Amino acid sequence: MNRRRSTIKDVAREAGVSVSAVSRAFSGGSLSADKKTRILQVAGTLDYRPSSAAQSLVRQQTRSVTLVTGRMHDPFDSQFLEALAEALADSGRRLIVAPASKQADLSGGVYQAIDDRSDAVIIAAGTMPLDASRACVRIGLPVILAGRILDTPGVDAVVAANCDGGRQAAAMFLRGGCQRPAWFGVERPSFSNDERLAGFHAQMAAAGIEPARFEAGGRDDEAIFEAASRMLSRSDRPDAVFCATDRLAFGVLEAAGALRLAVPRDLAVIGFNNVPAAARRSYRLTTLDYPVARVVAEIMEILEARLAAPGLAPIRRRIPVSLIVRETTR
Amino acid sequence: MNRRRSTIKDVAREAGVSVSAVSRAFSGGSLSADKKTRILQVAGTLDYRPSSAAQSLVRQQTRSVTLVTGRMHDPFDSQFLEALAEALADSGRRLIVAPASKQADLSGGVYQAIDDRSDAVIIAAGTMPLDASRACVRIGLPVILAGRILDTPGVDAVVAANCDGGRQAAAMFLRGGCQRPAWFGVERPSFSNDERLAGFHAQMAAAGIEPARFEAGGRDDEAIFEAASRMLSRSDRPDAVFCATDRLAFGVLEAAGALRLAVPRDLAVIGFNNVPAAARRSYRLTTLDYPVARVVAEIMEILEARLAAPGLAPIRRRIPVSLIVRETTR
DNA sequence: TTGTATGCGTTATCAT
DNA sequence: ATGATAACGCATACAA
Repeated sequence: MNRRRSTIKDVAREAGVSVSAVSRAFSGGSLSADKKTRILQVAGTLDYRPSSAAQSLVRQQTRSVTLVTGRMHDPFDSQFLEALAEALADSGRRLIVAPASKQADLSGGVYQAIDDRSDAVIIAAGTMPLDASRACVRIGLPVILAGRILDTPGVDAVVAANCDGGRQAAAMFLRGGCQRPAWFGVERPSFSNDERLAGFHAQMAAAGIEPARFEAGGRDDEAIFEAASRMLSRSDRPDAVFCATDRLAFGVLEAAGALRLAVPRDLAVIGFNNVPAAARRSYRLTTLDYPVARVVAEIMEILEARLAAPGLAPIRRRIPVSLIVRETTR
Repeated sequence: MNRRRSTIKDVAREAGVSVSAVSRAFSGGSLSADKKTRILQVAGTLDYRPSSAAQSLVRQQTRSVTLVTGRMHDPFDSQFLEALAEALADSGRRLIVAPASKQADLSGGVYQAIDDRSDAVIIAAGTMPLDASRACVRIGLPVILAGRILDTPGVDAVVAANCDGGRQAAAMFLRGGCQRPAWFGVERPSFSNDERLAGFHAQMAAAGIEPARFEAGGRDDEAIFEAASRMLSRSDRPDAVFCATDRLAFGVLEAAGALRLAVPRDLAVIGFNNVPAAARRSYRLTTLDYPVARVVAEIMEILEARLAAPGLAPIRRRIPVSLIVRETTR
């Protein structure tokens, strides 16, 4: 139980070599084989490992990436987090996660990324405060917006093809011969929410139909269920509803069940994201697949590209979504 | 778009003061008010913020904690991750997450924590390799096992009261007058799996009943469903099954639905963890609540305690679980 | 191949 | 209150 961790000097002294030799033994400079093995051996007994903080300081790069995100408990976000963590690990980088519960925390996370001299900061929550984003571009810290947002100038972003998804949903409903399509969105409109609605609306309009619009009263499951129940209890209740997210769709499905509506006969439902639960037998939800792996892959590409050429113009990537037809549509 | 980030020296020069003054302006030493505001002002225009790597180096502590975990997409784990991230942020620490997909990656994450000089490493996945854990205790890096594991010597741990949970489940079944209780566990027995079974078995044995035992064939939902279906298709099918996790319970519920078994009349089901989905109308699962907030709170306590007194004997904390009765039990 | 010396950005100690 | 300077742990340019 040594209080002090051993340093490169300790190893050098113990092994009877210079510190540079030890450094080379770990970082791979030219070094005779026997000396290298001896150093490594000594290092092992001393439990020595190079300090990444010291390395970062001298190398002028940390090989770390900061993810600022709220709602990690959301199935989609947690899948994203996991995939990102693994991709980063594969590229020899570590992931720092900064939670963003409140709006203020978002810029808090960004400033933490700045303090940590992260290679990049990935934002997967809320709306980026302008001053924080400007600070990033000034100091040359790459900012990558992920998944649901695209409202900040000068930064990279990868988002779903939301409009197209909306159009696909509308087309599916139309093929199924629906009469009274509806949109079921989130309470406080967000970027992706609006895009999905826009696509849905446009495609319906092209068919001469004006879909009704509803929204969840709150963000918890109970509020969603209540709102869905009200929607389905109307005399002119919809016979097909496109939901902004799978989570909303689950609420609609459950409300339909409570009201003894037959799905998909009386009511067709389409979600968005294709979270794992959508495939479960309890739901078997037809939904737009937003491939997490693809999102992460694009992010990694952007990361490398920007690190290689910092001066690049903002990169914007749309991820195609595809309709997964299960059992909630005709 | 400066290539080089400004340092404390830049600010000092620009503000016409010494570097110590700038340091004090940020870290709070004695400094005249007007000088402080001027420094802060200059720092603002230069986008200067202290480098945490440099601070870590001189302060000999990073104020960071590493979490090594696999399966963050698991509802319970992602809730845990989120709560932990927030608690850590509240205590002014940052969270580094090291993914552990394979067994080897677990020690990889631990060594990363060592390299990063993290204040502590929290393990929420798999089984800790002995050499890695020994390395940690030798260098005095606090290791905290979280949630499901408790098989490594010399480290702290917080785990659920698994046995007690098993007993509570058995008692509930007994009160409901079940005749053929069964256990439905995971394929590869784990620490918590075994404890839950043990408690369940013991309580049943006390009532003179020997519960049947089944297990999921694989880890994906489909395999779970298949195994559950087989279990429920037997001539001597159970009329009450206690599942090692909520996820298994969902599979059982869905298999029961497919087989037209009435829950809870024909079949009672109890899960473990009380993940958010358990409360949904599609399941309304009776389950053992394992309070994430409590787990995180205990971890934070352990963290502070060990940082304050490194020599402490290993701390082991059991988190009580409580039965949440919903609609899958009689 | 090997070692010496310098610097990375910051805090803390010691003067003043 | 303020400033000069020595660490912190490491990599690397340079010398040998």
